[in-house]
Amino acid sequence: MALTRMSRETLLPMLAGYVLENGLADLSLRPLAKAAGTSDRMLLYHFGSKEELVAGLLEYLASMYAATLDAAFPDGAATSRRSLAEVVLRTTAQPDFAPFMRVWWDIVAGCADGNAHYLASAGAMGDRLLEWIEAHLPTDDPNPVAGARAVLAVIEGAMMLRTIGRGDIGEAGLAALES
Amino acid sequence: MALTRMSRETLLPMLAGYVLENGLADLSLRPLAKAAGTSDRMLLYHFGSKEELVAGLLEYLASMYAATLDAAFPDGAATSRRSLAEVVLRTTAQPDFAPFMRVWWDIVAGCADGNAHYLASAGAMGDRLLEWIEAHLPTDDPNPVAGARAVLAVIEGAMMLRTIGRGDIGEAGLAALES
DNA sequence: GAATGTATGTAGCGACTGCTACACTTGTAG
DNA sequence: CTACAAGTGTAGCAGTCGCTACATACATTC
Repeated sequence: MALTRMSRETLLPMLAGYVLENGLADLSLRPLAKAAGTSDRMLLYHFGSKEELVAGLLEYLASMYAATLDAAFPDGAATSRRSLAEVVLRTTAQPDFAPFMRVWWDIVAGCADGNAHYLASAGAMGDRLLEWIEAHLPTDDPNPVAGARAVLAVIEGAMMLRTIGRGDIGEAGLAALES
Repeated sequence: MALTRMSRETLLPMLAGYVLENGLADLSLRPLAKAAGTSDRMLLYHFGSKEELVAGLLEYLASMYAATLDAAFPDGAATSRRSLAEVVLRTTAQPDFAPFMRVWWDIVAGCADGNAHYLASAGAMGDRLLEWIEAHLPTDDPNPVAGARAVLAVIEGAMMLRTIGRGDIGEAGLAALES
Protein backbone atom coordinates (compact mmCIF):
# COMPACT_ATOMS: atom_id res chain seq x y z
CA MET A 1 0.00 0.00 0.00
CA ALA A 2 1.75 3.09 -1.21
CA LEU A 3 0.49 5.81 1.04
CA THR A 4 1.95 8.48 -1.18
CA ARG A 5 1.34 11.92 0.13
CA MET A 6 -0.53 14.05 -2.31
CA SER A 7 -0.17 17.69 -3.10
CA ARG A 8 -1.43 20.06 -5.74
CA GLU A 9 1.59 19.20 -7.82
CA THR A 10 1.16 15.45 -7.69
CA LEU A 11 -2.60 15.73 -8.15
CA LEU A 12 -2.74 18.15 -11.06
CA PRO A 13 -1.48 15.75 -13.75
CA MET A 14 -4.10 13.19 -12.80
CA LEU A 15 -6.81 15.80 -12.56
CA ALA A 16 -5.82 17.16 -15.96
CA GLY A 17 -5.98 13.65 -17.38
CA TYR A 18 -9.49 13.21 -16.09
CA VAL A 19 -10.60 16.58 -17.39
CA LEU A 20 -9.13 15.90 -20.81
CA GLU A 21 -11.20 12.74 -20.97
CA ASN A 22 -14.40 14.07 -19.47
CA GLY A 23 -14.50 17.74 -20.28
CA LEU A 24 -14.54 20.78 -18.08
CA ALA A 25 -18.17 21.81 -18.38
CA ASP A 26 -19.82 19.31 -16.04
CA LEU A 27 -16.85 18.71 -13.81
CA SER A 28 -17.79 17.50 -10.36
CA LEU A 29 -15.54 16.76 -7.45
CA ARG A 30 -16.51 13.24 -6.50
CA PRO A 31 -15.86 11.45 -9.81
CA LEU A 32 -12.79 13.63 -10.30
CA ALA A 33 -11.46 12.62 -6.91
CA LYS A 34 -12.19 8.98 -7.54
CA ALA A 35 -10.23 9.08 -10.79
CA ALA A 36 -7.31 10.64 -8.95
CA GLY A 37 -7.45 8.03 -6.20
CA THR A 38 -8.60 10.37 -3.50
CA SER A 39 -11.76 11.96 -2.17
CA ASP A 40 -13.64 15.18 -2.74
CA ARG A 41 -12.76 15.97 0.83
CA MET A 42 -9.04 15.92 0.02
CA LEU A 43 -9.39 17.90 -3.19
CA LEU A 44 -11.02 20.66 -1.20
CA TYR A 45 -8.36 20.29 1.46
CA HIS A 46 -5.60 20.83 -1.07
CA PHE A 47 -7.26 23.46 -3.23
CA GLY A 48 -9.61 25.22 -0.87
CA SER A 49 -12.59 25.29 -3.19
CA LYS A 50 -13.71 23.95 -6.51
CA GLU A 51 -13.15 27.33 -8.10
CA GLU A 52 -9.52 27.41 -7.00
CA LEU A 53 -9.07 23.85 -8.15
CA VAL A 54 -10.37 24.71 -11.61
CA ALA A 55 -8.18 27.81 -11.69
CA GLY A 56 -5.13 25.70 -10.90
CA LEU A 57 -6.23 23.17 -13.44
CA LEU A 58 -6.54 25.77 -16.18
CA GLU A 59 -3.10 27.12 -15.40
CA TYR A 60 -1.72 23.62 -15.53
CA LEU A 61 -3.47 22.89 -18.81
CA ALA A 62 -2.08 26.08 -20.30
CA SER A 63 1.47 25.15 -19.33
CA MET A 64 0.88 21.62 -20.55
CA TYR A 65 -0.33 23.02 -23.83
CA ALA A 66 2.72 25.23 -24.16
CA ALA A 67 5.00 22.28 -23.52
CA THR A 68 3.09 20.07 -25.95
CA LEU A 69 3.09 22.56 -28.76
CA ASP A 70 6.76 22.29 -29.66
CA ALA A 71 6.73 18.54 -29.26
CA ALA A 72 3.62 17.93 -31.33
CA PHE A 73 4.58 19.99 -34.34
CA PRO A 74 7.57 19.43 -36.56
CA ASP A 75 10.47 21.82 -36.43
CA GLY A 76 11.65 24.28 -39.00
CA ALA A 77 10.09 26.97 -41.11
CA ALA A 78 7.17 26.28 -43.40
CA THR A 79 7.27 26.95 -47.11
CA SER A 80 4.22 29.19 -47.07
CA ARG A 81 1.61 30.64 -44.75
CA ARG A 82 -0.92 28.24 -46.12
CA SER A 83 1.21 25.15 -45.70
CA LEU A 84 1.93 26.20 -42.13
CA ALA A 85 -1.78 26.47 -41.45
CA GLU A 86 -2.30 23.08 -43.04
CA VAL A 87 0.28 21.50 -40.75
CA VAL A 88 -1.35 22.94 -37.65
CA LEU A 89 -4.80 21.99 -38.83
CA ARG A 90 -3.72 18.46 -39.71
CA THR A 91 -1.98 17.99 -36.39
CA THR A 92 -4.91 19.21 -34.32
CA ALA A 93 -7.15 16.86 -36.29
CA GLN A 94 -5.31 13.83 -34.92
CA PRO A 95 -7.34 11.71 -32.50
CA ASP A 96 -4.75 12.32 -29.76
CA PHE A 97 -5.67 15.96 -29.94
CA ALA A 98 -9.43 15.48 -29.65
CA PRO A 99 -9.56 15.55 -25.84
CA PHE A 100 -7.70 18.80 -25.79
CA MET A 101 -10.02 20.28 -28.41
CA ARG A 102 -13.04 19.30 -26.36
CA VAL A 103 -11.66 21.02 -23.30
CA TRP A 104 -10.65 23.96 -25.43
CA TRP A 105 -14.23 24.69 -26.48
CA ASP A 106 -15.35 24.34 -22.91
CA ILE A 107 -12.82 27.02 -22.04
CA VAL A 108 -13.98 29.28 -24.86
CA ALA A 109 -17.58 28.87 -23.71
CA GLY A 110 -16.42 29.78 -20.21
CA CYS A 111 -14.80 32.92 -21.63
CA ALA A 112 -18.04 33.89 -23.30
CA ASP A 113 -19.62 33.47 -19.89
CA GLY A 114 -17.23 36.07 -18.53
CA ASN A 115 -15.13 33.78 -16.34
CA ALA A 116 -11.84 35.53 -15.61
CA HIS A 117 -9.86 32.35 -14.98
CA TYR A 118 -10.95 30.92 -18.29
CA LEU A 119 -10.10 34.18 -20.05
CA ALA A 120 -6.59 34.21 -18.63
CA SER A 121 -5.86 30.63 -19.65
CA ALA A 122 -7.42 30.90 -23.08
CA GLY A 123 -5.55 34.13 -23.75
CA ALA A 124 -2.28 32.54 -22.72
CA MET A 125 -2.86 29.58 -24.98
CA GLY A 126 -3.81 31.84 -27.89
CA ASP A 127 -0.70 33.92 -27.40
CA ARG A 128 1.43 30.82 -27.22
CA LEU A 129 0.10 29.51 -30.51
CA LEU A 130 0.58 32.90 -32.11
CA GLU A 131 4.22 32.90 -31.03
CA TRP A 132 4.75 29.45 -32.39
CA ILE A 133 3.18 30.37 -35.71
CA GLU A 134 5.25 33.52 -36.00
CA ALA A 135 8.40 31.49 -35.33
CA HIS A 136 7.55 28.95 -37.99
CA LEU A 137 6.52 31.24 -40.82
CA PRO A 138 8.58 31.09 -44.00
CA THR A 139 11.84 32.96 -43.41
CA ASP A 140 11.08 35.23 -46.35
CA ASP A 141 7.63 36.23 -45.13
CA PRO A 142 7.25 39.93 -45.87
CA ASN A 143 5.36 40.68 -42.67
CA PRO A 144 5.63 37.96 -40.01
CA VAL A 145 3.64 39.89 -37.41
CA ALA A 146 0.63 40.34 -39.66
CA GLY A 147 1.16 36.95 -41.26
CA ALA A 148 1.04 35.09 -37.97
CA ARG A 149 -2.22 36.81 -37.07
CA ALA A 150 -3.72 35.97 -40.41
CA VAL A 151 -2.69 32.33 -40.09
CA LEU A 152 -4.02 32.13 -36.53
CA ALA A 153 -7.39 33.61 -37.42
CA VAL A 154 -7.84 31.23 -40.34
CA ILE A 155 -6.71 28.24 -38.30
CA GLU A 156 -9.06 28.95 -35.41
CA GLY A 157 -11.95 29.52 -37.76
CA ALA A 158 -11.22 26.26 -39.54
CA MET A 159 -11.00 24.44 -36.21
CA MET A 160 -14.37 25.74 -35.16
CA LEU A 161 -15.91 24.82 -38.47
CA ARG A 162 -14.45 21.35 -38.14
CA THR A 163 -15.94 21.07 -34.67
CA ILE A 164 -19.43 21.85 -35.93
CA GLY A 165 -19.09 19.28 -38.69
CA ARG A 166 -18.10 21.68 -41.44
CA GLY A 167 -14.45 20.78 -41.82
CA ASP A 168 -14.76 21.07 -45.57
CA ILE A 169 -15.65 24.74 -45.30
CA GLY A 170 -12.68 25.32 -43.03
CA GLU A 171 -10.28 23.61 -45.40
CA ALA A 172 -11.60 25.57 -48.33
CA GLY A 173 -11.16 28.68 -46.21
CA LEU A 174 -7.43 28.09 -46.06
CA ALA A 175 -7.38 29.63 -49.51
CA ALA A 176 -7.59 32.96 -47.70
CA LEU A 177 -3.88 32.56 -46.99
CA GLU A 178 -2.97 32.46 -50.67
CA SER A 179 -1.45 35.81 -51.40
CA MET B 1 -55.67 36.73 -15.18
CA ALA B 2 -54.96 35.54 -18.66
CA LEU B 3 -54.98 31.79 -18.41
CA THR B 4 -53.49 31.46 -21.85
CA ARG B 5 -53.00 27.89 -22.86
CA MET B 6 -49.43 27.12 -23.56
CA SER B 7 -47.92 24.97 -26.25
CA ARG B 8 -44.46 24.36 -27.59
CA GLU B 9 -45.01 27.19 -30.03
CA THR B 10 -46.05 29.76 -27.46
CA LEU B 11 -43.40 28.60 -25.01
CA LEU B 12 -40.37 28.46 -27.31
CA PRO B 13 -39.92 32.24 -27.73
CA MET B 14 -39.89 32.72 -23.97
CA LEU B 15 -37.62 29.76 -23.44
CA ALA B 16 -35.27 31.08 -26.10
CA GLY B 17 -35.26 34.46 -24.41
CA TYR B 18 -34.29 32.90 -21.13
CA VAL B 19 -31.57 30.79 -22.72
CA LEU B 20 -30.15 33.79 -24.55
CA GLU B 21 -29.83 35.54 -21.22
CA ASN B 22 -28.61 32.64 -19.14
CA GLY B 23 -26.77 30.36 -21.49
CA LEU B 24 -27.36 26.79 -22.51
CA ALA B 25 -24.67 25.04 -20.52
CA ASP B 26 -26.23 24.98 -17.07
CA LEU B 27 -29.82 25.06 -18.15
CA SER B 28 -32.23 23.65 -15.59
CA LEU B 29 -35.94 23.24 -15.84
CA ARG B 30 -37.22 25.00 -12.75
CA PRO B 31 -35.72 28.46 -13.30
CA LEU B 32 -36.47 28.14 -16.99
CA ALA B 33 -40.10 27.31 -16.26
CA LYS B 34 -40.38 30.17 -13.81
CA ALA B 35 -39.12 32.62 -16.42
CA ALA B 36 -41.70 31.31 -18.84
CA GLY B 37 -44.47 31.61 -16.30
CA THR B 38 -45.03 27.91 -15.86
CA SER B 39 -43.58 24.95 -13.99
CA ASP B 40 -41.00 22.29 -14.71
CA ARG B 41 -43.90 19.87 -14.62
CA MET B 42 -45.54 21.58 -17.58
CA LEU B 43 -42.35 21.88 -19.59
CA LEU B 44 -41.96 18.14 -19.35
CA TYR B 45 -45.63 17.73 -20.19
CA HIS B 46 -45.21 19.72 -23.40
CA PHE B 47 -41.79 18.48 -24.45
CA GLY B 48 -41.57 15.02 -22.97
CA SER B 49 -38.07 15.37 -21.58
CA LYS B 50 -35.38 17.94 -21.08
CA GLU B 51 -33.46 16.54 -24.02
CA GLU B 52 -36.40 17.03 -26.39
CA LEU B 53 -36.96 20.48 -25.01
CA VAL B 54 -33.37 21.45 -25.71
CA ALA B 55 -33.58 19.90 -29.17
CA GLY B 56 -36.65 22.00 -29.93
CA LEU B 57 -34.94 25.00 -28.49
CA LEU B 58 -31.89 24.57 -30.70
CA GLU B 59 -34.06 24.23 -33.75
CA TYR B 60 -35.91 27.36 -32.77
CA LEU B 61 -32.69 29.25 -32.15
CA ALA B 62 -31.38 28.19 -35.55
CA SER B 63 -34.50 29.46 -37.30
CA MET B 64 -34.41 32.61 -35.20
CA TYR B 65 -30.80 33.11 -36.22
CA ALA B 66 -31.65 32.64 -39.90
CA ALA B 67 -34.44 35.19 -39.63
CA THR B 68 -32.26 37.63 -37.75
CA LEU B 69 -29.35 37.46 -40.14
CA ASP B 70 -30.92 39.39 -42.98
CA ALA B 71 -32.44 41.91 -40.62
CA ALA B 72 -29.27 42.57 -38.67
CA PHE B 73 -26.95 43.13 -41.59
CA PRO B 74 -27.25 45.82 -44.20
CA ASP B 75 -28.28 44.93 -47.72
CA GLY B 76 -26.28 45.02 -50.89
CA ALA B 77 -22.93 43.72 -52.01
CA ALA B 78 -19.74 44.63 -50.20
CA THR B 79 -16.84 46.34 -51.90
CA SER B 80 -14.34 43.68 -50.98
CA ARG B 81 -14.03 40.40 -49.13
CA ARG B 82 -12.31 42.15 -46.31
CA SER B 83 -14.88 44.89 -45.93
CA LEU B 84 -17.60 42.23 -45.87
CA ALA B 85 -15.81 40.44 -43.07
CA GLU B 86 -15.44 43.72 -41.24
CA VAL B 87 -19.16 44.37 -41.44
CA VAL B 88 -20.02 40.96 -40.04
CA LEU B 89 -17.41 41.24 -37.34
CA ARG B 90 -18.55 44.71 -36.35
CA THR B 91 -22.17 43.70 -36.25
CA THR B 92 -21.57 40.63 -34.12
CA ALA B 93 -19.56 42.79 -31.76
CA GLN B 94 -22.64 44.83 -30.87
CA PRO B 95 -23.91 44.32 -27.32
CA ASP B 96 -27.26 43.09 -28.67
CA PHE B 97 -25.40 40.21 -30.19
CA ALA B 98 -23.55 39.18 -27.03
CA PRO B 99 -26.27 36.85 -25.71
CA PHE B 100 -26.35 35.00 -28.95
CA MET B 101 -22.56 34.70 -29.00
CA ARG B 102 -22.60 33.27 -25.52
CA VAL B 103 -25.12 30.62 -26.51
CA TRP B 104 -23.19 30.01 -29.70
CA TRP B 105 -20.07 28.92 -27.84
CA ASP B 106 -22.16 26.72 -25.61
CA ILE B 107 -23.42 25.06 -28.76
CA VAL B 108 -19.93 24.65 -30.18
CA ALA B 109 -18.78 23.11 -26.90
CA GLY B 110 -21.75 20.76 -27.11
CA CYS B 111 -20.66 19.79 -30.62
CA ALA B 112 -17.17 19.00 -29.36
CA ASP B 113 -18.91 16.79 -26.81
CA GLY B 114 -20.49 14.84 -29.64
CA ASN B 115 -24.08 15.93 -29.12
CA ALA B 116 -26.00 15.29 -32.33
CA HIS B 117 -28.67 17.92 -31.72
CA TYR B 118 -26.04 20.56 -31.18
CA LEU B 119 -24.18 19.45 -34.30
CA ALA B 120 -27.30 19.74 -36.43
CA SER B 121 -28.14 23.22 -35.22
CA ALA B 122 -24.60 24.53 -35.37
CA GLY B 123 -24.16 23.13 -38.86
CA ALA B 124 -27.38 24.77 -40.02
CA MET B 125 -26.31 28.12 -38.60
CA GLY B 126 -22.89 27.83 -40.18
CA ASP B 127 -24.40 27.01 -43.55
CA ARG B 128 -26.81 29.90 -43.24
CA LEU B 129 -24.03 32.37 -42.58
CA LEU B 130 -22.03 30.95 -45.47
CA GLU B 131 -24.97 31.49 -47.80
CA TRP B 132 -25.40 35.01 -46.59
CA ILE B 133 -21.72 35.77 -47.10
CA GLU B 134 -21.71 34.29 -50.57
CA ALA B 135 -24.74 36.43 -51.47
CA HIS B 136 -23.09 39.61 -50.23
CA LEU B 137 -19.65 39.23 -51.78
CA PRO B 138 -18.58 41.88 -54.27
CA THR B 139 -20.32 41.21 -57.57
CA ASP B 140 -16.98 41.00 -59.32
CA ASP B 141 -15.50 38.43 -56.95
CA PRO B 142 -13.53 36.00 -59.11
CA ASN B 143 -14.54 32.94 -57.07
CA PRO B 144 -17.54 33.48 -54.80
CA VAL B 145 -17.66 29.88 -53.59
CA ALA B 146 -14.07 29.88 -52.39
CA GLY B 147 -14.29 33.49 -51.32
CA ALA B 148 -17.25 32.92 -49.04
CA ARG B 149 -15.43 30.04 -47.35
CA ALA B 150 -12.35 32.14 -46.86
CA VAL B 151 -14.38 34.97 -45.38
CA LEU B 152 -16.29 32.63 -43.09
CA ALA B 153 -13.15 30.95 -41.76
CA VAL B 154 -11.51 34.27 -41.02
CA ILE B 155 -14.64 35.66 -39.41
CA GLU B 156 -15.17 32.68 -37.15
CA GLY B 157 -11.53 32.71 -36.14
CA ALA B 158 -11.71 36.40 -35.35
CA MET B 159 -14.89 35.89 -33.33
CA MET B 160 -13.24 33.21 -31.26
CA LEU B 161 -10.18 35.33 -30.68
CA ARG B 162 -12.43 38.18 -29.62
CA THR B 163 -14.18 35.87 -27.20
CA ILE B 164 -10.94 34.88 -25.51
CA GLY B 165 -9.94 38.52 -25.17
CA ARG B 166 -7.72 38.69 -28.23
CA GLY B 167 -9.88 40.76 -30.51
CA ASP B 168 -6.83 42.65 -31.70
CA ILE B 169 -5.32 39.48 -33.12
CA GLY B 170 -8.57 38.69 -34.88
CA GLU B 171 -8.80 42.12 -36.45
CA ALA B 172 -5.22 41.95 -37.60
CA GLY B 173 -6.03 38.53 -39.02
CA LEU B 174 -8.55 40.09 -41.39
CA ALA B 175 -5.52 40.97 -43.48
CA ALA B 176 -5.67 37.37 -44.66
CA LEU B 177 -8.51 38.47 -46.93
CA GLU B 178 -6.37 40.99 -48.77
CA SER B 179 -5.64 39.46 -52.13
C1' DG C 1 6.30 11.86 26.47
C1' DA C 2 3.33 15.81 25.40
C1' DA C 3 2.02 19.00 22.04
C1' DT C 4 1.29 20.58 17.48
C1' DG C 5 0.44 20.78 12.58
C1' DT C 6 -0.49 18.01 8.44
C1' DA C 7 -3.15 14.57 6.29
C1' DT C 8 -7.22 11.54 5.79
C1' DG C 9 -11.74 8.84 6.43
C1' DT C 10 -16.82 8.97 7.60
C1' DA C 11 -20.96 11.06 7.72
C1' DG C 12 -23.93 14.39 6.71
C1' DC C 13 -25.81 19.15 5.60
C1' DG C 14 -29.00 21.94 2.63
C1' DA C 15 -29.79 22.91 -1.99
C1' DC C 16 -30.58 21.44 -6.33
C1' DT C 17 -31.39 18.00 -10.38
C1' DG C 18 -34.77 15.62 -13.85
C1' DC C 19 -38.74 13.42 -13.37
C1' DT C 20 -43.23 11.20 -11.60
C1' DA C 21 -47.75 10.15 -9.01
C1' DC C 22 -52.02 11.77 -8.02
C1' DA C 23 -55.72 14.71 -7.74
C1' DC C 24 -58.07 18.34 -9.66
C1' DT C 25 -60.05 21.54 -12.97
C1' DT C 26 -61.21 22.84 -17.34
C1' DG C 27 -62.86 22.73 -22.43
C1' DT C 28 -65.08 20.13 -25.72
C1' DA C 29 -67.60 16.32 -27.99
C1' DG C 30 -71.22 12.92 -28.04
C1' DC D 1 -75.78 15.66 -19.01
C1' DT D 2 -72.13 12.80 -19.47
C1' DA D 3 -67.62 11.23 -20.94
C1' DC D 4 -63.19 12.01 -21.92
C1' DA D 5 -58.93 14.26 -22.93
C1' DA D 6 -56.05 18.26 -22.11
C1' DG D 7 -53.98 21.04 -18.86
C1' DT D 8 -52.31 22.22 -14.14
C1' DG D 9 -51.21 22.41 -8.96
C1' DT D 10 -49.05 19.97 -4.97
C1' DA D 11 -46.01 16.82 -3.33
C1' DG D 12 -42.42 14.00 -3.53
C1' DC D 13 -39.04 10.59 -5.46
C1' DA D 14 -34.02 9.19 -5.75
C1' DG D 15 -29.99 11.13 -6.93
C1' DT D 16 -26.06 14.63 -7.15
C1' DC D 17 -23.95 18.92 -5.98
C1' DG D 18 -20.22 21.71 -3.20
C1' DC D 19 -18.93 21.84 1.18
C1' DT D 20 -18.31 21.01 6.37
C1' DA D 21 -18.02 18.90 11.15
C1' DC D 22 -15.74 15.67 13.58
C1' DA D 23 -12.65 12.19 14.74
C1' DT D 24 -8.51 10.19 13.79
C1' DA D 25 -4.08 8.99 12.21
C1' DC D 26 0.91 10.23 11.60
C1' DA D 27 5.26 12.92 11.80
C1' DT D 28 7.77 16.32 13.74
C1' DT D 29 9.08 19.47 17.47
C1' DC D 30 9.69 20.85 22.12
